[in-house]
Amino acid sequence: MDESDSKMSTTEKLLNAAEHRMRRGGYNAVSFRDLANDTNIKSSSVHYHYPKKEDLGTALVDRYSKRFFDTLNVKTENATTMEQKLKVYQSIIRSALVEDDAICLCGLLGAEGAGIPDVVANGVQNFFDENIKWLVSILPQEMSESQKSSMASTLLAGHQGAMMLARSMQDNKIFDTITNQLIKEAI
Amino acid sequence: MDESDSKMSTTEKLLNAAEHRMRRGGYNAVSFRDLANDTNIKSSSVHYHYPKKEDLGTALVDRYSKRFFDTLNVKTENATTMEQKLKVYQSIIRSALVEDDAICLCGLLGAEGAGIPDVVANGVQNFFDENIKWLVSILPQEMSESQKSSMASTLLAGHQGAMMLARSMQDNKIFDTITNQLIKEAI
DNA sequence: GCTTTCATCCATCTATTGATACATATTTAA
DNA sequence: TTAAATATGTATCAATAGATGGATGAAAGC
Repeated sequence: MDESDSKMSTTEKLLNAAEHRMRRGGYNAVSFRDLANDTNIKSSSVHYHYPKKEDLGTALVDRYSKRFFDTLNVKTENATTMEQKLKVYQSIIRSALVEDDAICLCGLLGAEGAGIPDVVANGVQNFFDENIKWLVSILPQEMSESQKSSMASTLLAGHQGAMMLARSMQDNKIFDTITNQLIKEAI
Repeated sequence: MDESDSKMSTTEKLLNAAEHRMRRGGYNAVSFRDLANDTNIKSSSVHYHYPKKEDLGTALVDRYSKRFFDTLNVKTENATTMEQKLKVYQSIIRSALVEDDAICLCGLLGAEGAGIPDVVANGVQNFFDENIKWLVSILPQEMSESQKSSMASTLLAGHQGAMMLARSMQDNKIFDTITNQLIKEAI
């Protein structure tokens, strides 16, 4: 998490710096020059690693997505009940908000929708697809497919909206309030 | 709604063009030159009406906010039950998504949070504050204040998240699915 | 040792950004 | 009618955007 760590590869440093900026201001809030300054190289060298900005964007979304689901899988390994799994889901997103002090990369890029390259938007869509699939997979078998599907979408939308609201209103407590409410209703 | 209408004032045309762009790509997706082209005037003339970009941004948020609550008040005039009022709330946001083919201006600006001027962010925060106040006001008196507060926040976050998801996944049906689910749970 | 690959830098390009000074119409009001 | 307010245009800035060509060094493989 420390961009000045000399043991970190340049691409790692670049992705960290880019994620930090993009999760705060969005796609257009990231410039090659800023990243160059952040990592103490020249902007042309940034282009060496990521020729076009959309290359950086897709790499960023891919890494974010992978990290999210890896963490999710690890932390739900010993969870048995749906409630336990939902609490893990909530806590991972919560730390993305509180510890990273930023919202979800895909939530922001998803909102910017028409303003970002198609390849990046596809990665975002894929992230949400997988979210819904995972949520559906943990919901009780007794529920119908359509019930599970709508419950999963609601949980996803609620968590994403809760992050956005917490940032807009500068009040992280509202994230807990909303997501607790959602989970309570889902159980 | 027609920016080429000659009866429209220049500021009206400017705000329409700016809203159209900003609700799709975000704050940084709007430039003075684009607006100048959209409205067939010069970019310096745009600066006459809105000296700084944040002036345009605040005017945009103010107008959006006012329009939203005006519509909400008019359309809930004859609504008696909470369910009826919630359905109106849902339908107004739905047409913002479907008819305007864009997400909520404040939802997008809220997500961009740290990347936009403070005055604009304040307007966004105010919009959400008023949303919660309105939602709290229509919830049943039997509920405790804290119950109402968390229910209102959940409804707001859910509707905002639902718009974002519908756009990201290019599927407006998911908006209906989510918001119907939310309203069902609230009743 | 020589060559190839990887990584970085230097210099630069074109396009666009928000913004300004100043001139010129057009409309309104005294 | 004239003066003031309103609105638009001309011309231009400095700053920043994404992107590229080619030189330079460092490391790896043969």
